[in-house]
Amino acid sequence: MNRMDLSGLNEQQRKAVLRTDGPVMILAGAGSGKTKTLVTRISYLLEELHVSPYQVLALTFSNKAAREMRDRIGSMVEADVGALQITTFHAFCARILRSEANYLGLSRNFTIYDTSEQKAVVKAILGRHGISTKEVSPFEVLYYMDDLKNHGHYLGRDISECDYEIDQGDSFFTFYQEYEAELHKANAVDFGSLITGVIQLFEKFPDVLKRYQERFKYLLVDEYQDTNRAQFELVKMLSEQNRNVCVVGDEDQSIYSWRGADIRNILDFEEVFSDAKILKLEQNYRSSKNIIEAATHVIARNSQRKGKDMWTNNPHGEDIDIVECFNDKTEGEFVAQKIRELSKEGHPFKEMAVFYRTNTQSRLIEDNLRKNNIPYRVVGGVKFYERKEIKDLIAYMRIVVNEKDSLALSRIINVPARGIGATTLRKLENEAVTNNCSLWEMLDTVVANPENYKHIRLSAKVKSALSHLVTLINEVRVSVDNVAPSSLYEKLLHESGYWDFLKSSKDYESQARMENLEELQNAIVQYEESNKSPSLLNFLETITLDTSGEGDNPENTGEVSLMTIHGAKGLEFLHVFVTGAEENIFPSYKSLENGETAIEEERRLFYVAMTRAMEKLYITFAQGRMLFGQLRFNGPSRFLHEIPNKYYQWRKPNGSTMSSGNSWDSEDDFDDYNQDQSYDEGEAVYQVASFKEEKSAPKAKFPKGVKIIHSLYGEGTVLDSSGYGAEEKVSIKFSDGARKKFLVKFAPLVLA
DNA sequence: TCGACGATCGTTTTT
DNA sequence: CGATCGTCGA
Repeated sequence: MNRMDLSGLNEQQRKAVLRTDGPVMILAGAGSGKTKTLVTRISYLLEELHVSPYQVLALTFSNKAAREMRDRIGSMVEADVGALQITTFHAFCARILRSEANYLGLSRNFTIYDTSEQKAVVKAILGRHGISTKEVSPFEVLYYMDDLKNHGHYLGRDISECDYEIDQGDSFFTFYQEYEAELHKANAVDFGSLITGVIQLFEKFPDVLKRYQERFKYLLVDEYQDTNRAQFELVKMLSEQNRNVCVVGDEDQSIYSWRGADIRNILDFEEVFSDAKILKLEQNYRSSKNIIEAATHVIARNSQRKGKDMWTNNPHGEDIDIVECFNDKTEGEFVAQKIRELSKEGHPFKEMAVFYRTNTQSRLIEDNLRKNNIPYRVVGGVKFYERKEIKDLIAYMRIVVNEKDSLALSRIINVPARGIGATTLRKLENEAVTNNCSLWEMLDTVVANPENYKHIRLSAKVKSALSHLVTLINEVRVSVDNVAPSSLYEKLLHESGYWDFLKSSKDYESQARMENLEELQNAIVQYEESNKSPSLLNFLETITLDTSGEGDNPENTGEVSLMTIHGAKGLEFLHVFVTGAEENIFPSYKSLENGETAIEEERRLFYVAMTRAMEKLYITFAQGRMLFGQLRFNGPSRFLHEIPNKYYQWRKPNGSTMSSGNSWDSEDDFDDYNQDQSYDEGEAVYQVASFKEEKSAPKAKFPKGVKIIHSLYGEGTVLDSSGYGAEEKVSIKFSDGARKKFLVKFAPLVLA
């Protein structure tokens, strides 16, 4: 038996593999071979230390990461990879909760509620309190509860135990309590409670915890910078006995703090795990020297970091292109045109990616790619499982599996329309409350003994419709263990009348819905084929916890990838376009309101974007951009100024290189920023100083009385106007009362 | 019960 | 600009 070959690793990576005992934190910079190191470490445990796969637990955040890790280990070792626990935090917790459900008074067929279902529950609770969604947004309540759970709180937990300040007199706390009661009644759990539920379980039942502590001798956590406090606590609990915990992360790539990721987990690791060893992977294997150095300069501005010195042996490479476009359309045109050029030079499309800060930005890019016949795919656009018809059918399946899931039942009780409207539903719900039973039980008994429920006064038509539905659900339910999920699905789809309902309406939308429902059928079949013991319950769990497995994106068949920067984490491309590098976009206007911490996160996001590129990085921005239906002049992103001059060329779309600096350096320059720029094309509405108009129509662009928008001062009205063309001058009164005079030629003005 | 129409309001989203 | 949502009216 030859010893494992570690010669492919650098010294730091090797240390990270060999330091198997005791707590380790590996700070792995972008492109530093993090996954390779983790994978080798696990293989080493199995092959050299003969650790049983059963004793290794690796926690990730995405199913994608888990799959990749499993596959790579599988190709390295002979041990049974199937026994390795490589899963997401949530799937891991769901598994524990199902097998230990009785401890917490759950039954193991509990449903997992996603955000939209959470919202529905909150809405109902607010309604019960007579609070309109205008007074209190359900999302506020959701956010509040999420925050509590992210910090490890569960109802009944000793508050002092919890890393959070809680005001139990707060009305939101009351909503929280009612929400939890509601979920418990529905035998349901939300994403946050999957984690806190396990914490609760471990805290209340030390022997259960002990069982898991003894089982998992080696614990690994990937993307550690994204863990929240609750997950941190879980890691602490699980590793308390063996203390063989290895976390891998990069504080510079922490971009999910808005979802509860807590950078303290990294910054305080050594305090909590006193004998922790810290290893840094600082050599980058991905990007050119130029890109790495530029990115390093940008991220160095952050204060919230441990600090790494990234370096690379890769060649210097080309300068970054910072491309100044006239407007958002021109930006799209530039990207498409450049991609064509690259393609002509022989670069495959799949080596290229376009990033943007917000999903809405993809639209224009897509338009331009389509016009140029460039194949592309949008990663993570509209979610398949969030479509109405899919949610409807999932609700059917849910009520089959978990009869207490009243939310699911109320969703489909009148879908397709059976004449059971809000009033009837209300009656049934009230009756269920007085009888202290679930909505389903109520339905079931009403249908079985209608004579006992004359007081609800249901019409014959309604009764028959209800009876039909109850029969269907019951029929499916009895066969749930003996019949393939796909057949159950088919029965529900057709006998509920859903399919015929869609079929009868001939419009385009229904057509698309039917196709989606067929796709869902395919997904179930696929699930059955790839699973040893498929069940409807397990399928439902899979799709709520793993939304990526949509089956609809066959791997890179030679398309350009389009995605948000969040979606780009962990990926790499030869050629990267970072678009919309403007103030208010990137950094987002929201982050600008939220102070330095928020800006630092945006900067990390920018850093992530830059470090995806291997060979060539284009960063584009538009002088003017349509935003919320208005043309805005945002100015280039502050992050562009944080890249030292020597790493980039500042260009215009036609390819000419501008002076190394630029005219946007300070806000004071805004009034004349486009002094020496001319554009051969562009719609009149975008023309700030229109020389064409000067020749053809010698009249004022902003005559007295018109409403305008100034990129800096906002909306205003023209009080006075003189001259035209290059000579046009205006005096403007802004909505805040301020009056200012401008030379139109130099002012960022547009008609409102 | 359902549709049509206006008011509103706009990040990011591994689970 | 556009999607989403709530309120009306038939």
